[in-house]
Amino acid sequence: MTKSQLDRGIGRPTRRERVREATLSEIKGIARRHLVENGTSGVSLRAIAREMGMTAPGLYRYVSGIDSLLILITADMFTELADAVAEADASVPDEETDLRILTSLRAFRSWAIHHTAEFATMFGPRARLDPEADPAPALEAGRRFGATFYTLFDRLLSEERFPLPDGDRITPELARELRAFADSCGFSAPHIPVEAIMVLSSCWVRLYGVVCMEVFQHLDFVMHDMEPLFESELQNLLTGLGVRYRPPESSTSATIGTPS
Amino acid sequence: MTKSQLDRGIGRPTRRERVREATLSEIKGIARRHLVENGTSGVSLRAIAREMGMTAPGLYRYVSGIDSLLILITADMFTELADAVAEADASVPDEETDLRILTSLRAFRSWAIHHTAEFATMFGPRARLDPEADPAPALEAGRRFGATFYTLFDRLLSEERFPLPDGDRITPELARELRAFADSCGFSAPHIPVEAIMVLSSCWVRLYGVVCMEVFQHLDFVMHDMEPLFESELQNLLTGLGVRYRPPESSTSATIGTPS
DNA sequence: GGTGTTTGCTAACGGCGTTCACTAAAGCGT
DNA sequence: ACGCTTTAGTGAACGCCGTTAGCAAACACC
Repeated sequence: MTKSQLDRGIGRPTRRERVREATLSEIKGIARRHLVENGTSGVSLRAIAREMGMTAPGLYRYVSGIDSLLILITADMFTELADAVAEADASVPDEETDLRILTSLRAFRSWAIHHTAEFATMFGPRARLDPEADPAPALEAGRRFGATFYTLFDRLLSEERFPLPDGDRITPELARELRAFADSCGFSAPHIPVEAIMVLSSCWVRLYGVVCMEVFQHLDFVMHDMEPLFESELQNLLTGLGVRYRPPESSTSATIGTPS
Repeated sequence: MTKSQLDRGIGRPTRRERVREATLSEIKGIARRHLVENGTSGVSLRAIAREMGMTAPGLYRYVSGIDSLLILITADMFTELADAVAEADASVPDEETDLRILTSLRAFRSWAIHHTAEFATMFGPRARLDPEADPAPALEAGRRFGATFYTLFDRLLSEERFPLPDGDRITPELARELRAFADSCGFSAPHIPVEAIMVLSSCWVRLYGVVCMEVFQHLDFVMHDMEPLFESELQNLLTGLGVRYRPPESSTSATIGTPS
């Protein structure tokens, strides 16, 4: 029996696969650091190779180009964000749905403002991607991230917290698309009306908007601390969903000595 | 009397200044086209120079580098967007405030989805800008763009269409920032309470969010036609402001033959 | 016509992604 | 232990990029 057969029998990756995997994650790690330090355009194969003590063409054994590398680390970042949100969610007792949602949404913002470079490549404009490069990995990871919120919303829905709007503006075609999306989330989708998915989308859009605005710093000339605006949006949003809002325990913008 | 003195006396720019201005706008025009066709990273001084029949270093007589060129065309795009919105606004009778607002916001979305590359550089993440480059021109143009909506909101406010929220979450520091912003808009700011600016910011964030989501195509796997979601957001948003919503006259997503 | 300014060029440096031909090593079967 | 195959990595090269420095022609002005 050969060694590779032996390894495969146990299901353990061969030595070759292990060291290869290690090199790949070293590449991704350095790329990630360069992304954080210098932005998307600061990620270059040559610089990564230089730092690893190799030459740029060698990296093509691991990555099919700079674009696919960016897609790879984008996928990693999505799962990382999903983990961060899931962890925050798990820190709250299971039955406290309202607080779980509140905590999860705040965790999303917190991760975003502490990882602005990552957030920008994940949720910013889809630029610098050849139509050649296949964004499938990032899309898949993004879908799993979306599922995080989807689960919470699903519970909210089953508890009938809020009235569903009438789907006047939902055309048959749109309804079909919404259905397809719900199915792709891998849930027991049939019981979910399309109007609910519309509501979920609307909420997601609002959360996305306020966080993007903060991360991309497009309201800097109006306000520097965006937390009040975020909390205000959160309050409106959750109230519309029938979720009880509670102000954050300790806010950085809390002013000591001026109790209102 | 010299020629330049003669020209300056009339207030007309000298020939030199004219041809220089023409060259600069040719540069910006080609850069703009490359931006639309290939995205931000597709704008290069060398390519522009090649197309103009010059060499790249020659462009440095007109532009201090690629970053400042991008800032210049960003400023142009902001004024262009502001003009588009203002034009739509002007197409509605002056006294019909509600319809003017509705039309202006729809014009904003329309411009965005028809100029996705421009929108991405204007409202996307602030990347690819050295701390060296001075973004003042773009910021100034952006401010003038913001003033467009600010005027409409100002009228809405003076008509007392909606109740102001209580500013529990507005810290003194934030209030000062909001004041500074209102002043910078060049309006008769003193009569505007900070709570109102908070409301305006919230509305802007929601509009920004839904349009960004559409332009950046981050909901593509959920729905392809975002107009229903946009209109739904618009309806919620305007209702909260006490503005009467009216569905668009002819929607691309309108389904003929299935009247509801 | 002489003078200073403006304009654009060439040459050059360093950095980038990517391809290709090639070597050295590691793994594998016998 | 020995060939054979697969893999990892190198060096050279091509063409792109931004940017700087030095230089020559065109121009405006007196």
